[in-house]
Amino acid sequence: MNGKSTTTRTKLERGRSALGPALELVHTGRAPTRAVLTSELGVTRATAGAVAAELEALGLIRVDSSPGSAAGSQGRPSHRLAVRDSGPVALAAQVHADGFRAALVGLGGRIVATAPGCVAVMADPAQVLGEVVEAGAELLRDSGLRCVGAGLAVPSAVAEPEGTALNPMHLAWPAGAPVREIFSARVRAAGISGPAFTGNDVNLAALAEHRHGAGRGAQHLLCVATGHRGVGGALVLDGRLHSGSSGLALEVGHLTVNPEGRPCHCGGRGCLDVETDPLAFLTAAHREPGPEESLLKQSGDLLRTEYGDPCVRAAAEELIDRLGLGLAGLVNILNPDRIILGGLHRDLLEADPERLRAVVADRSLWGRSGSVPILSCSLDHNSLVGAAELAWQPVLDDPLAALA
Amino acid sequence: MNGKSTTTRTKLERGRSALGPALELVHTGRAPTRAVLTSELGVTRATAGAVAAELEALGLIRVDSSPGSAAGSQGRPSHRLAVRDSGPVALAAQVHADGFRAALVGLGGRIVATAPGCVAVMADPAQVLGEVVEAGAELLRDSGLRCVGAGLAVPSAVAEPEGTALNPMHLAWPAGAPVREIFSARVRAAGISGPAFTGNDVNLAALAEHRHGAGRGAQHLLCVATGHRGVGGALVLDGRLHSGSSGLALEVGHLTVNPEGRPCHCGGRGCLDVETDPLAFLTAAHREPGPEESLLKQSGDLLRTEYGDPCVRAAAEELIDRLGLGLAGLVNILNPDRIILGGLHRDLLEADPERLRAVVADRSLWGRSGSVPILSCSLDHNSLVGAAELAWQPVLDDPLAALA
DNA sequence: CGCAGTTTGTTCAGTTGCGGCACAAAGCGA
DNA sequence: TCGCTTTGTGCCGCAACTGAACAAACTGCG
Repeated sequence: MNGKSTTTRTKLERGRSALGPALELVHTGRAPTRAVLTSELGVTRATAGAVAAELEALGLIRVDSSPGSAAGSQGRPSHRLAVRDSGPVALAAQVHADGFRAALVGLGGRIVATAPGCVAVMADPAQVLGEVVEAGAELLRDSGLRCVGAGLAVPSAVAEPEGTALNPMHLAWPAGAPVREIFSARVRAAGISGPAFTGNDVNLAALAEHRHGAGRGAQHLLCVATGHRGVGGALVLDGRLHSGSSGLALEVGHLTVNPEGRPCHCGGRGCLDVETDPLAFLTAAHREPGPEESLLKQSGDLLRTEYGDPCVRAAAEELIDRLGLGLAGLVNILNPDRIILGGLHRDLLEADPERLRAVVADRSLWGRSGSVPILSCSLDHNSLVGAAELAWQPVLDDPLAALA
Repeated sequence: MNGKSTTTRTKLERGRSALGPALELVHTGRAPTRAVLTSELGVTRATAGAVAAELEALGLIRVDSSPGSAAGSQGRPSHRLAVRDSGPVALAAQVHADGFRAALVGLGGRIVATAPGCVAVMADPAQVLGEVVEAGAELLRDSGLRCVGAGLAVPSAVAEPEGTALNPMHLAWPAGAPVREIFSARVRAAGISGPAFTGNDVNLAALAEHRHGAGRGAQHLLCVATGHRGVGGALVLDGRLHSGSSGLALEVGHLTVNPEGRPCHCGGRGCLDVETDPLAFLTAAHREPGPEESLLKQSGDLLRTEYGDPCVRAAAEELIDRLGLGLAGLVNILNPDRIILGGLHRDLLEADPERLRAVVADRSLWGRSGSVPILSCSLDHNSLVGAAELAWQPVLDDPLAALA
């Protein structure tokens, strides 16, 4: 903070400084050829060539020098760049209300293998994480691929820097469970190489969508999504996740969207959480909610198959209006250039996109900031891919150091 | 965005890459000696010495090699670093409800000279900006100092990238006035060297406080302040102003803080804007509001001198509760690690700091994020200093290129 | 007062990432 | 087949930085 600090700072790394940015460009699909890589990096062709060769030597990318592989305009065709199929992978894990999922994810967000599963006693985080890591370790053994690290997505805010799950509502976990510590320990115990990371599932979904999905190219990406219960938010600024000073940013579930609404456990009334989640929708549509772990599917199916029913339609419009109010509030604070919706919010958007956009535009303060594009999530398993992004990040930052 | 872009990107500048960071460290007071500079930059003593010598040769900083200038611990005393007294300056300008102010600001946020003034016809932005630039040009001529550029602070959201003032409420300006264009033209016409910039006053105040005031060292700094009317907000992330994708982020005036509150021109009820500004305070305290341009002073004086009056105290507590609710909402979305208040909000904080902190902590979702430190602004003329920061930024980014 | 110990500034090779240039390679159009 | 255009590659040189050795300035101790 103040005055003399003896911390030895980020020593300006020697070694190709353009290596990380180059890998990130290939990883996110923004550098399909070496020529594009040259202009995007702002270096000479000589340097870009050397960088690409080095990434290929590291086994991360593939340079396709076969002639005729690139069509197009005049001039000599550029060699194509792509992530290597049998390159290293990250171990991604996700825990949700009704089980877990493990996967191996390569560069470019490519899912190489997945393994879903359930556990008997969901109330014990150590057991759940033990099983998901074991499933992941088995995938790794079967694949024989190198592992750069592991990432875990949990449906809860994750406090920084401790890595504790503050509100694992959908899980039967105790609040404050040290998920990062448990996950790291299990990963190490399973002999999986590389560091281990943990994050909130909506945050990680936003990160994945930004790099590989509907959020590509956005500078200020806002993501809002429901699970079976409750609402989560995330913000990606200039390609990096913004999770606040202690990981609690964008906990948007308790924005007030209906001053006369139903009371919320937070002490307020009409919070986004209780006004726009699947349970709220089913209640508004006068349907009997099924078991907790199927609320999301039940709501989505209802929206898609029975939108003609006046009761369903009225419920949808009520939720769209509430959601729009919440989004408008966020737009006035964050001024994003793109919004991505997931879960039931995605279904609501697709049921009546014009209505939602109109509400947001109407309640935003100044025209253009309210006409921000609102899109649906576009990736399968985006939280899982996002968890893998966490593990890939050190490699993207400095491939040489991370793979040494 | 997608695919091949022909834009020639940020060419990795040659020339000492550590020059900019080093200047920024001296500028923000984080490198009082060459030894600290060495560790903060993470370079060898040889490099730090060369960098400091080059900055001195550019006339930006002063290296005090006189013996005995540094007390302290063991070993050879380090040479002290300081910004040069008669170095270049930035021209800073501010327009507010009752006039304008021009100043010359050196590195380190040091105000070298100021000139306040008024204009007859405030309704014409071209005339106001013409006069403020003329006042600044006169200061420059009198000083004989080199000018690196000019910055302007206006009490309105400034849309990016056009640079138009969207809601100059306190001024009699037309909404959408092209302030950046006008200011740039006037600066060029006056023969003032360097680029010209324009920004919102609260944003610029936050930037100044982050670099030279109560916000030093904060990673996620939230700033909220009132002028005579209305409320503004700003966010500084990792040392850079976050103003959203079109400059409209943190327009927090229309957060709902009182569902049963008075109607607001935005269409809602009980907005922060109409519930916590000086006019709201005077009304709540049953005092006759004076002329528009003295509302802030009138409110502050009332708070400081008559806090014993039950009527004043009740009004203050009501506003503190409303402000706390608004801040808690922002804390839940942004999770800052420090909050700075200006204008009447600062006076409210100082009247009863415990009450405000308690409200924020109570309405924040998870303990620690709500116990964020809340401080008063600590700089005089922080918007003015912030405007100068805009003009200094190119020099801080690349001193050699900017001063060439 | 002198000497060890500590921290800082300076000088001088040596390394290296990268720009700049020239040339070769690979496609298109006439 | 001959330009024309665009891309890949080898070579040279610059300059920023590291590392190490040495000099300088101060404290503390005997």
